This record gives sequence, C-alpha cells and structure tokens, in this order.
Amino acid sequence: MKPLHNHRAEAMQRLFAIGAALGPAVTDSLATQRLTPARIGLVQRLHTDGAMSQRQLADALGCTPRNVTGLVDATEALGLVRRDPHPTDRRTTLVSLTDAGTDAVTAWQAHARRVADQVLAGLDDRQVHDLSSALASVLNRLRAGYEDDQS
Amino acid sequence: MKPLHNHRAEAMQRLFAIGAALGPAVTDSLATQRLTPARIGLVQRLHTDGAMSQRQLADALGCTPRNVTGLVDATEALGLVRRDPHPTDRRTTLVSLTDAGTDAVTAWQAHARRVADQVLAGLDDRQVHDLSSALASVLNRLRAGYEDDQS
DNA sequence: TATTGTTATACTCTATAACTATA
DNA sequence: TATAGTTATAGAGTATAACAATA
Repeated sequence: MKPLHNHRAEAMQRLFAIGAALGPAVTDSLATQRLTPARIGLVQRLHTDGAMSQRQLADALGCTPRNVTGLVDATEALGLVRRDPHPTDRRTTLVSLTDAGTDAVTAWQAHARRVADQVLAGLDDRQVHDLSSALASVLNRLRAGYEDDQS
Repeated sequence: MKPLHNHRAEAMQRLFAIGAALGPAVTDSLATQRLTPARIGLVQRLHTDGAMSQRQLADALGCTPRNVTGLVDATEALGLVRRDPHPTDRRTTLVSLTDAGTDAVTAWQAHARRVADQVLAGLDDRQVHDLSSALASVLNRLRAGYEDDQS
C-alpha cells in the first residue's frame, strides 16, 4: 500500500469536485438573462477574437456548424450578436457582437472575478502563487496527455 | 493596479480550464458503453451509498424525480441497475446496482485513477501535498460561499 | 392531505445527414 | 467539385405541471 498514491487520489478528487462546482457557481447567475454556458461561450469568443464567420466559430468552439446556427439564432434573438453578409463571399455569414453583447460579456467577467476573489480568499499570496504553478503543470499534462490517450 | 490580483485571476483561469478539461478527459471513454456523465453519476452514487429510492436519488444527485426516472430507465436498460419494490411502502421503488453495474463503476474508477496519475505526474510529493491543501481551502470557500450568493 | 413515481410537455446542447446557394 | 449555412431528425439532460397510486 502506497500512502503517497492516496494523496494523489485525494488531490484529484478535489480537482474533480472543484471542476464540478466551479461552472455552476459562475453560470447559474446567467439563467435570469436567458443566457447559458454555451451561449456565453459564443459571445465571449467573439469578444476575444472579434467578428468571424459561423464556420470559424464552429472551429473555434469545437462544435458543429449546425450547433453554431442554433447558438447564433438564440443570441441574435437576445440582441447580443448580429448577422451580416460577408463583403465578398456571399455564402458566408459574419457574426459580430452588438453593444448589448459587449455589455453582457463585461458584466459576466466582472461576476466571474467576484467569484474568483471569494473562492481564493482563504489563501495568502504565497499559497496562491504555489497553487497557480501547480495548476499550470496539471494543465500541461492534461492537454499534452489527452491526445495520446486517443491514439 | 494590483499585481497580486493578477496572480489570483490567473489561478482562477487555470482552475476553470482544468475544470473544463478534466470532465471530458475521464468521461469521453464512457461513450462506447452508451454511458454518460449523468448515468455514471447515478451508478456511482448507488455504489457509494447503497440501494435507495428514486426520491432519495433525486435528493442525492440534486435533480428532479422526473430526471431520475429517465436515468434509471437508461441504466436499467443497460443492465447496470435494477428496480425492486419497497418491502413496506408500495409507492416506493428501490434502485440497486447489478453485478454489471458494480463492474462498470470499478472499471470507471480505475480509468479515472490512471488519468489522475498521468495528470499529476509532473509534480513531486511535496507539490502534490501543497496543491491538495490549497484545493481543500478553495473547495470550502466554494461550498460555503455558494449558498450565500443565492440569498 | 402529503408523498412516490409516472406521463405530458418543453427547452437546451449536441450530433449526423441531406440540401441549397455559392465559390 | 468543394464550402457555408440551413433544414430535418435524433438522443441526452434538465425542468415544471398534472396525475395515479399509496400512505
């Protein structure tokens, strides 16, 4: 029996639990605005990377073009994004943020930051620093090793 | 401008990223068995806490009784769980794991442990220990502060 | 009258496949 | 022939509300 391994299992359990709790802690507040995680993801992507075609959105979000159609339909109905024709390619639809969409992103990011401050309030600066570098290592492993698993 | 706050924002971004990546890293492997996160959650709960009524399952999983009906229908069709009449209360249905259900849980936990070993491989024991205690603090904040947000 | 689990209905996210318009 | 976005269809998770059987 290796006690070291138990520590690792415990750390992973906590990572899982935080992952499961962190999303809802931030996204539950969106429900009143008829927003959802997938929709805020679309709007946020446009805020980060600027206007793009639906095809580019599908690639950026890692989903199908059909899914993008639905998400753009929903956020367009909410007045957060706008469809415009592409200047040269008449097949293509350009999706861009409206002013209301920009407001929604900034309000959501402010809320996420408040949650962050609250969640990390129990740690001093040194602990936050150590946590952050450990998480960076975990992230690298997760991203690097994940593709290998598929093969 | 407070640089300390940037460290905290960075740590939170990494927590979010890990939360978003960790789930799929473990649950994608279930798709071939027609299992899903919600279904494995039900089966795992029965493995942890033993047989219980659907009402108790709804409370334990934090969802509606209607949702439990669907999840039990699906996992029962897969042969992982079984519905039995309650010995005294004829309204109640007792849900319990089958042998195949137990096998599915242990196989899934073994897979999750392999992912854990891979993900934490970049950290030494001391770092794992520090990470784990920092995560415990974050978890406490998350669970304690979350209810306060609602009020 | 309250509780258990169901049917009925609806919304969201997601996917594949077939189709239209355009390149 | 290939690409962009759509309609058609489907499965999964989730919710509320109405209902039947039982307590």
